[in-house]
This record gives sequence, structure tokens and C-alpha cells, in this order.
Amino acid sequence: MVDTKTAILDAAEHLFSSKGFDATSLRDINAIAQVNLAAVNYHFGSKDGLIQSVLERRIVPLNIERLRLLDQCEARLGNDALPLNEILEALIAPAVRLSRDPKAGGEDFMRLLGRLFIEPNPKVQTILEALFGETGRRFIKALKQSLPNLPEVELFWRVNFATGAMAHTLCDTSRLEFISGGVCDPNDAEGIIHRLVAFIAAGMREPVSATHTL
Amino acid sequence: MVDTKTAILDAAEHLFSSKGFDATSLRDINAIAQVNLAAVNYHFGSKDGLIQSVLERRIVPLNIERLRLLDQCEARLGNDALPLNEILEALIAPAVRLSRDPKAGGEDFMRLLGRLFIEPNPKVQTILEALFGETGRRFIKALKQSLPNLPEVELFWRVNFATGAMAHTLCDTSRLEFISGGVCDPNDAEGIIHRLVAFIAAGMREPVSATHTL
DNA sequence: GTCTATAGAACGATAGAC
DNA sequence: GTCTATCGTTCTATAGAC
Repeated sequence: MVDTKTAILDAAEHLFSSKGFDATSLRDINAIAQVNLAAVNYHFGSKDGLIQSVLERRIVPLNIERLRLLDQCEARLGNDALPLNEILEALIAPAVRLSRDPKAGGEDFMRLLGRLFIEPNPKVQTILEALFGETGRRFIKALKQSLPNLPEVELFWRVNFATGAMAHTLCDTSRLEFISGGVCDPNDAEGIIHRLVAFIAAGMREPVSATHTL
Repeated sequence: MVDTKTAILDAAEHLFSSKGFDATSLRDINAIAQVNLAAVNYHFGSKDGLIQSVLERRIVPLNIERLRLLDQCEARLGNDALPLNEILEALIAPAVRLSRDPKAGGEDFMRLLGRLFIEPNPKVQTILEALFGETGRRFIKALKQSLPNLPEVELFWRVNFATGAMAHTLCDTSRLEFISGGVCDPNDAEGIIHRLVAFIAAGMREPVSATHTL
């Protein structure tokens, strides 16, 4: 038997991701966690405090692992610019592995995160900036060094596209399997990492072309 | 003054996208639309009927325009495989233009759509499949013909990545501007189309490489 | 077709016993 | 730290006057 706080976090993660934050009541959570109605307010202060704890539990270790992989590359290569694919892999691999790890509530958590990323609510955005800001800046810096000839404006746009490709893949588990008629296996974490890194790297490396007219 | 139904649709689109479906009450909608509390139930039957109408109003014309552009390419080129960039542009351009058109509630609608795409609710997924299924299959068929050497499993994965890049860009209006320190202009629809098509086309065309080991 | 009024249910949060 | 009980609020939906 897990402790009360963990039981609440597990239930909340699952329900927030599958029903959405607003559609999930504390009563739903407490019913699944087998705890009392007052337990959430006792342990987390409020429903807002609960979502903050749900996010921190996964994102803090995730970004530690990402930066560890990035540091490891840098240590190996000294002051040279890192190879693009290795930077992307340090960014992507920990997230994909987490999203496919059933022990970590994987796909549940990533879908929740995907929801929150398009949430205009300023309070949510503040939480996400606090959790991802520094890691994001570290990776953008590494990408800039790796692609010195790419103008900054193009780099930012491409990072944005890459974020979308990654986020959508992390969130979506069943649609691709359905659309592809079962050809694609959403549980093949290493295959996803390889394909996603290759796709993004190709887009990142593409020479900048002049705007063409229709 | 617009009619009651349109006023409700406009208000609902804005509120569903900014607060989420569940967090938006009919009272919120009716307050903004300046109509009565019972008006939604009268015109749309229920809150579910309202979201269906909100989606149909934008998606049906959007997909008609996408298929029109695709048909136009095919008519011009006969039985040849269409150029990859033209297919992608037929898919992407109408959506980007819609998302940047303030008259069409653009960014509001796309954010709502982005939310719904990661909604596991089967009812929502059924609505989306009905609205997007046929158009999606037409474009996948065209992409297959355009990339005859790409194995089907790789094509589906890449379509998935492309969908994510596009969806994230359509939803997100402010984060990129913030992260880039104002370098990227989220209102430059034609620039976005050009960059997004180039990024996705590069990823689509990338030769398939063997899985490498870490 | 548009309103008022309200039914009936669920919500977040808290007080206070143990 | 965990419980019961409940307060005050808000919700969707509908009944029925006009």
C-alpha cells in the first residue's frame, strides 16, 4: 500500500489527463485513491496546489536527466559544437521513455502536459515557465552552437515546430495506431526516439530558402 | 447586430478556447453573447450540441478549401505524383490563414481544436474523425504517391510528427514570441506557411536510416 | 422565439471531532 | 493525520409565462 499523498498524486495524474483538470472533481480523485474527501486539502492545500505537485513530481527528474545527458555530451566533446542529433536525443529520449513507462503513469502524464501547454491560463503558464524555462534555454543555446549558420529567427521557428512534433507524439498514443491500421507501434520507445530525432534534425538542417509565391 | 445563434457560437468559441470546455459555463457564454440563459438549450439542444456546431462552422469550410487546392494541383499535373511541397501547402496554408484571421476567431478556434485533439473522450474523438477522416485519408494517399520509396510505417510516423508541428504552431500564438524575445512574428501567416512546409518537407524526404545504438 | 424562475445535482473548501 | 458533516456556491437543464 502506497502512502496517502502518492495515492492522491497517482489518481490525480490519471484523472486530470483523461478527463481534464476542470472536469475532474476532488471527489473523483478521492474515490480512486481510496482516501477521504478532506485529504487533498490537507496534503496539498487546494486543487491548484495538487496540480502543481503532480507536475513537479515528473518534470523535475525529467529535466535533470535531460541536462545530465547534455552535460555528458559536452564533457566528451570539450568546447566543440555538439552534433545536432545528440542534442536532440538528450532532449527527446528522456521524455519519450518516460511517456512509455507504465510505472511512471507515462502516457497519462504526457497527455496532461500537452493539455497544459496550450492552456492560456497565466497561472498555468507561470508554473510551466518555472519548470521548463531554464532547461529550454540550455537546449536552445546548444542548438545555436550546433547550427551557427542558421539565422536566429529561423532557429526559433524550427524549435517551435520540433516542440510540436515531440509534444504531439508524446501525448498521442492511440490515434496513430488507429490511422495507420496498426502498422505503427506506439510502445516502441527507442523506435520513436530514433524517428523523431531524424525527422527533426532534417528539418533543422534544411537550408533556408527564399519565400516562394503561390 | 448579429443573430442570436451566431452570437452564441462566437462567444462559445472564444470561451471554450480560452478557458476550456468544462470550465466554461453556459452562463459565461450567455453573458458575453448578451442572450438569455435558456437560449443555448433552445438553439443547440445542449452544451454538447453547441460544441459540435462550433467545430462544424470552421472545419467544414477549412477542409473544403484544402481539398480544392489538392484537386487543383491534381488537375494541373494529371496523373503524375504531386510535388511534396504543394501537397503540404494545400494541407497547411488554409489552416494557417484561418488561424491568423481575426475575422474568423482564428487563434481561438485553433487552440480549441488543439485541446480537443488530445482529448481522450470518445465522443469528442468521434466528432473529430467524422470531421477530418476523409480529408486526412485523401492527403495521406497523395503523400504516399509523392514519396513512393518511403515505407508505409515511416510515412505514418512522419505524418504524425508533421501533424504535431502544424497543430502546435496553429495553437500557439504567444509562447514563441515570448521565447524568441519578439524575434518571431506570430502574425506573419505566409512566413509561417513557407517555414512550416519547408521544415516538414525536409523531415518527410529524409532517407530512412538504420536504428543507431546509444 | 425569448424570457423568468427554479429544480436538482455536484462542486471546492472548511470546521471540528477523534 | 484522518474522518464526518455541511456550508455556500455554481452548474446544466427544463417548465411554463409571454
